[in-house]
Amino acid sequence: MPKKVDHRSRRADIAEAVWLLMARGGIEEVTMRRVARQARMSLGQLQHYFASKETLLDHAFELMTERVVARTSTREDPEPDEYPSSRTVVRRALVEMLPLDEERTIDAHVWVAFLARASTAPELAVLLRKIHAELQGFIIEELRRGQRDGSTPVHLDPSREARTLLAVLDGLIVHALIGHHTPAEAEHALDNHLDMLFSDG
Amino acid sequence: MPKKVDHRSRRADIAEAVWLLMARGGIEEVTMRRVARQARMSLGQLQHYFASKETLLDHAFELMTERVVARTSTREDPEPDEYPSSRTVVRRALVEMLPLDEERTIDAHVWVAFLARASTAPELAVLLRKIHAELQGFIIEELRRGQRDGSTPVHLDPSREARTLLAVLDGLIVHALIGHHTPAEAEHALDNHLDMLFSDG
Amino acid sequence: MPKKVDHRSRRADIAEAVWLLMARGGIEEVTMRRVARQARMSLGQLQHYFASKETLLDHAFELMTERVVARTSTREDPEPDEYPSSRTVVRRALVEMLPLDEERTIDAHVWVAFLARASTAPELAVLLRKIHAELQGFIIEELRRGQRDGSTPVHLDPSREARTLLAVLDGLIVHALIGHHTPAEAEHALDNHLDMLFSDG
Amino acid sequence: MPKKVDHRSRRADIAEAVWLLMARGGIEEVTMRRVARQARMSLGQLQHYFASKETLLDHAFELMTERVVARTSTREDPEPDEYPSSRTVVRRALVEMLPLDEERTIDAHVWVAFLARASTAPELAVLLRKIHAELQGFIIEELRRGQRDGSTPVHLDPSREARTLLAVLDGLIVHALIGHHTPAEAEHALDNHLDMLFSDG
DNA sequence: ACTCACGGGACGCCCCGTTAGT
DNA sequence: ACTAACGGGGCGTCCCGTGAGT
Repeated sequence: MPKKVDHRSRRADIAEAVWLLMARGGIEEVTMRRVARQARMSLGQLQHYFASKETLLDHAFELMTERVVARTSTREDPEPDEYPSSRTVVRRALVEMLPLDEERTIDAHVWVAFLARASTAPELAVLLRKIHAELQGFIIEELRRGQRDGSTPVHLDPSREARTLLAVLDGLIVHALIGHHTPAEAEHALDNHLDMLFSDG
Repeated sequence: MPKKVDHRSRRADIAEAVWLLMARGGIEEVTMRRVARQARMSLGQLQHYFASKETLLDHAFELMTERVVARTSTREDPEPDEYPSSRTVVRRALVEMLPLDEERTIDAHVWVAFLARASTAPELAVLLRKIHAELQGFIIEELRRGQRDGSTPVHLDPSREARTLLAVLDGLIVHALIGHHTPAEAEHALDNHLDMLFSDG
Repeated sequence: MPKKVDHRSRRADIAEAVWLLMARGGIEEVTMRRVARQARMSLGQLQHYFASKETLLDHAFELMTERVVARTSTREDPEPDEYPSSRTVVRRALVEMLPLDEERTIDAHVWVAFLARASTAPELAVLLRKIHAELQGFIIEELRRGQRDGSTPVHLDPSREARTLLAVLDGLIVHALIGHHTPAEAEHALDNHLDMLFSDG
Repeated sequence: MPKKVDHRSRRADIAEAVWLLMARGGIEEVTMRRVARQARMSLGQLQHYFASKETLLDHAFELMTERVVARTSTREDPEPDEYPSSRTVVRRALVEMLPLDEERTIDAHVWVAFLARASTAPELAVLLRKIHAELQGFIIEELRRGQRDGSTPVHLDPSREARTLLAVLDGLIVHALIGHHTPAEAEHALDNHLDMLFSDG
């Protein structure tokens, strides 16, 4: 009779250990042994849950994105409109990726590490493109809604603007982590850019 | 004096080998042995020129930035105005960082690798901040010139816009490498964004 | 639990391999790879038992001293008195360090290697001082006993004589290994010196 | 026309650099590059004077022994008798090997390093045996003189006593370096031992 | 479900000695 | 007399993944 363990939560613990290591020193600091130590388990145990480093990293990334999405809907909103504007909806999603607090800083580090990795790892690039496509689709939708209700200038091309917006976002994330500006400044810059896309606020 | 060797050009060759490896598989694929093999020399010889991996990477990065800058001034301009507009000057510099051809693609890979690394390596972050500050200063200057000659809206804050512009640039670079869009689309997005900063073009 | 392996005996085997190498060529001939080969195991396996060369050397030294001590009590005595004289007790201990047979020659080599190393390695010196203090204490005790029962001249200072005796011992060991005299001559010289400390014998 | 350099003094400088390194970290810290740096010359220059590490070490050792001998005759004597006693003569020679000041401490380190090395290096052992034989011969001579003039007990075997005396000396040197006793205590122990060999003082 | 034992490969660094060249 | 360039080997360390075993 096997010991009763919650497989899922165990794997989540491990993912968290990976995040911390990545935030501290990037992907290259992530080794099976270090993850095991960080998660306070034996190497053997870790390998029971993740047969290879690859699957481990994949899972860590997946859980991180889920965590970001979860935050988008759970964070309490200062102005919880019943029918939030396009801008509000978009903003609410994007700020969850800026390193505005400890948790989000960790996520940002993980995100950046994977972005960089994807730039030379085709399989990972595929995954990221899927995520990107979803995000872009969501933004396009909102821009269209904005154009319909008059808050977004009609001469803008929703598709292109969505693309640029996401570029701004990722740029701001990296620059914040490097220290080119503070997270708060990144947030202001994002708002400033949103001003160009949505006239109301 | 012993065998005549051009130290500088040798180190440049090595740096190029590093670039190729980084473009192929990111920083983690860069090992002393691989660099030596790529540069067709012995490990001992490589270490004669670079005592440590750290100095090797530093040099590779430094030379890459120099190469980008050099391109900015040497690439023939389709419309070689004697007095190029602010927008032209800014654009000329920024497009040299987009992966629009093979050489620039390699540089972009190197750039992204170092960006990611800097997000967890404070010493490198310091260096990147310096570069960022210079670039930002240059853009601010041009925006001010644009405001003076009327091509740039006066209500824009040059400093903030410069910051955002650089974020857009880095975002576009990464996204192009990952394949979220083609380099050409990145270029269009950049032009599109420049449209907001300079009315002429 | 996994494959059943006697960790202790494994480590002892490894220590023995270290001894042999040290006897053959001193500490500088001891490398992880050579130890592994000598002990007929892979480098990986060796490092499973000793994570670093430092801990390996420490263990090899520790086991050697234990082995010397063990011999002191187990070697059969030609005249197994029920109440051995002070001289007998002291002699019995010290001759175990002279290179009088193959096993003791190996130990002597290990001992000398560590002595030399300790002369420039403070941490090791600390350890050796502890061992030295114990040995010296033991000899002082026996000299006092000798003085009580009349076999040791009362005008001698036990502490000082113990110190000198240990110096003689180490000197004889090194000189025997170098070949300044034979091990047998070293033994005679030791006896000769003991004559000055104990009148019976 | 070659630059005028004093070959001998150059080599002496190099030997001194070797001594310092050996005193700091034993033989294993001595590498061609480190010696070159310590002697403030290029590796190539060093190799011009000593083609191999082996010859370098040999020379360093040789010069060290010469230096010890030189000190024996040059150090001013508190009681410069015209006809010094045997004991005085012997003592004068031996104390030059004890680490009683900075210079002698360095020599002692070098000496101990070579002793240990000789215990596993036959060629070096040959050299040390020669030195040992000379020293022993000198002491035997003085012991015989002592016996003739009545200061040394006639029942002593000069040869054996000389051997033991040198063992005491080397033992005291090593123990002093390790810190089992202070150099001063080593000196006292030596005097104490000389008391047994020479009745006057 | 979990562990230890183990192999094998790589990595960054260091070092020594030779040689071509001034 | 002196130097830079270079080859090649070795070192200690680390790491990943497999599999026998409980």
